[in-house]
Amino acid sequence: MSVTIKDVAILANVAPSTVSRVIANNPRISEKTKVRVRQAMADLGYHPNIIARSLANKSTKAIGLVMPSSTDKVFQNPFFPEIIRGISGGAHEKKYSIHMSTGQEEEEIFEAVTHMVGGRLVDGIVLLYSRLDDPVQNYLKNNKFPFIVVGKPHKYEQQITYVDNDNYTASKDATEYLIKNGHQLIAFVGGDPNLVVTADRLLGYQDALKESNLPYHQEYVVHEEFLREGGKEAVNELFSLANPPTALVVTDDVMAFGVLNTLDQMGLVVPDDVSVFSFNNVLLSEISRPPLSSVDINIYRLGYEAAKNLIQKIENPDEPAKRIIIPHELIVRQSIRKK
Amino acid sequence: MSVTIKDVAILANVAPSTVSRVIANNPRISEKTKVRVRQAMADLGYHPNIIARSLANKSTKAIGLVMPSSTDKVFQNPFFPEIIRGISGGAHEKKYSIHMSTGQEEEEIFEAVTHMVGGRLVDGIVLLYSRLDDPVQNYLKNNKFPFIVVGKPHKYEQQITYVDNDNYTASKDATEYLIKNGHQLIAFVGGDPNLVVTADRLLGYQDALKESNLPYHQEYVVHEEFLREGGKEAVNELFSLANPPTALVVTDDVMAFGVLNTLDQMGLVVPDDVSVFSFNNVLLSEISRPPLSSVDINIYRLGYEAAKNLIQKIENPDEPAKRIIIPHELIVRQSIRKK
DNA sequence: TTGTATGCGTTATCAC
DNA sequence: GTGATAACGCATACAA
Repeated sequence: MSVTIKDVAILANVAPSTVSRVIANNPRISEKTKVRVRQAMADLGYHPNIIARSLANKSTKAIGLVMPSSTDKVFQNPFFPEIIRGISGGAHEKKYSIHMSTGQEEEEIFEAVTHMVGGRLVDGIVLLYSRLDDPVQNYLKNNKFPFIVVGKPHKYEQQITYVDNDNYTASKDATEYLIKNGHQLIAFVGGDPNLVVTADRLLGYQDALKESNLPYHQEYVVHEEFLREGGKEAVNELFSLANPPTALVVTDDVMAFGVLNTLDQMGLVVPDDVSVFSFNNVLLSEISRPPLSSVDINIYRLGYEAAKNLIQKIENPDEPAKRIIIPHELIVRQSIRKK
Repeated sequence: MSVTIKDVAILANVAPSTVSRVIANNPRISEKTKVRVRQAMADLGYHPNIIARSLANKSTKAIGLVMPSSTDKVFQNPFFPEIIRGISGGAHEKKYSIHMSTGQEEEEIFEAVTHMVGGRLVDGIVLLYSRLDDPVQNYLKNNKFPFIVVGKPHKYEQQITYVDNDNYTASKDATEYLIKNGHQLIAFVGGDPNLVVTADRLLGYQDALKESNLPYHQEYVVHEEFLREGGKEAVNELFSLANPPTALVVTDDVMAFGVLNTLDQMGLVVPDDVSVFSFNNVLLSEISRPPLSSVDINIYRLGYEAAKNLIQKIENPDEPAKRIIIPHELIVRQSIRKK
């Protein structure tokens, strides 16, 4: 059924090894035979068997994608499709293919990773999340298997290659923008406080206030889940304060979208009554009512660089750990009342 | 470095073939040696090399995912993450892994497919789109390679296995719901008219009108792109008619969201002035303002069944082509003014 | 019940 | 320049 290198060899009247060399475009093969062999390949509709090649090469030219557990929830966030798109782009350029991990529960994911790594299905791994004491991360580190994490690692920051934004500065920039536009009562609506992103962005917010000599109030900081209902409770809390904020820094567009809805229900008008600055700049922020000001963290490039640098590490194993910071940009839309 | 079946064999004092049989849990091996071999595997931290196994087996236990071209745009639609989630779930249950195609342009995609198929990287393929005269589909058909398409194939419907909704009935149901609630002037906002989904839904809409003896007006049917700006022009067209519609059937939530925004800008209130029924029931429809009535097409299950049935076909090659119809459900929310 | 030998389709190391 | 030949790690038909 399927045509192999041997069939080609017979038809072209050469040895299998010669065919292999032609495929690799080995310079030691004469043009004549190259032409002849290529013709034979075309005639037979030959395609190299990647599996066999991988076995001989001990390299699969594939990278593994590991999603956070509870992908069900997380996939609702447009962040993931977009970063996968970036990874796909980076991988494609280097002619690597992509293997996705399946599995929802934490244990299943770990299993999927050992399957990919131990089974030598992939040459490296992209971790799409960064958790405290992550067994997957430990496993990869212990096995010295090439991997890169998207986001800042909690531990061993110096020893792990990762791509991230400067979330501290990004948040500081956004907060300062609000301050410059006359806001003094600025609240912070963060996601899971155990996430490094949240912590980084909170710090940026705090420092922005500090540097502008604005007071920092504990009650102005609330944490909610990333998704849909997320904003609701946060907003309720904040606007039942004696001195409700006039502006909000929200760490995720989807959450900000929820905030927008809740404010609307409360009869508060954005941006007249309250201004909102959020993060990620996904499609949603553009088409929301009103369009959201959002920090563009360049998700695509985050993924693209992740793939690129992982592959670099795969092909150059003793390269030291790197840190890649993707620039951000403030995208100002109608959700902010300007001075 | 990496421990193989031979190392285990030596440690356990058996032949490599015995180890192989233990892995496969071959009943002809005595419990004693099984235990001993398993112990050796554990001691050495053995993990089977999937690549080698695939080569010997001529089966990779992996399925390939092929996205439509211009994934950049398409990935903005929450439909894709969700269906991938379903596929992932179905594959996981059968212990299959997932290989993603990279590449954006049509030609790159075709190349990626021949790479996966010819390179024997996967045992079967899920096509996440259905196009007219698709070279990929022809290639797979000609090579008799197992594949399944999500959506209805344009040609050879009888010979190709696919999962789809009953889009005709779904659209008819939605339209009838509007009619039952007193709407007589109902417009249809469709996506790309070359897509079979669009055609099916248009037909359902038309027949619903017909069966209720409502007139069908050509001007009430507009087609727009699936994304963001999508709704705008459509709505402008419709509401500059002499007799503007009081209800809209929109074939995609994201587009409906755009419609909502445009209506808002025009000062039209949903549902008081105009009612909207859309499709897909993605998160967006739930959190929009007002929440959208949407036909839940059960995207997850679409993906789940795609994976399940593809794998069934892989493991049972001469099974005839099947058609799997996923049930839909009308989810009524505030976007409809009821009688 | 277990071991031996061979093949899966390549690549790579020798030779010539 | 090109051709044998031995890996790569596993599965399996055939022996024993």
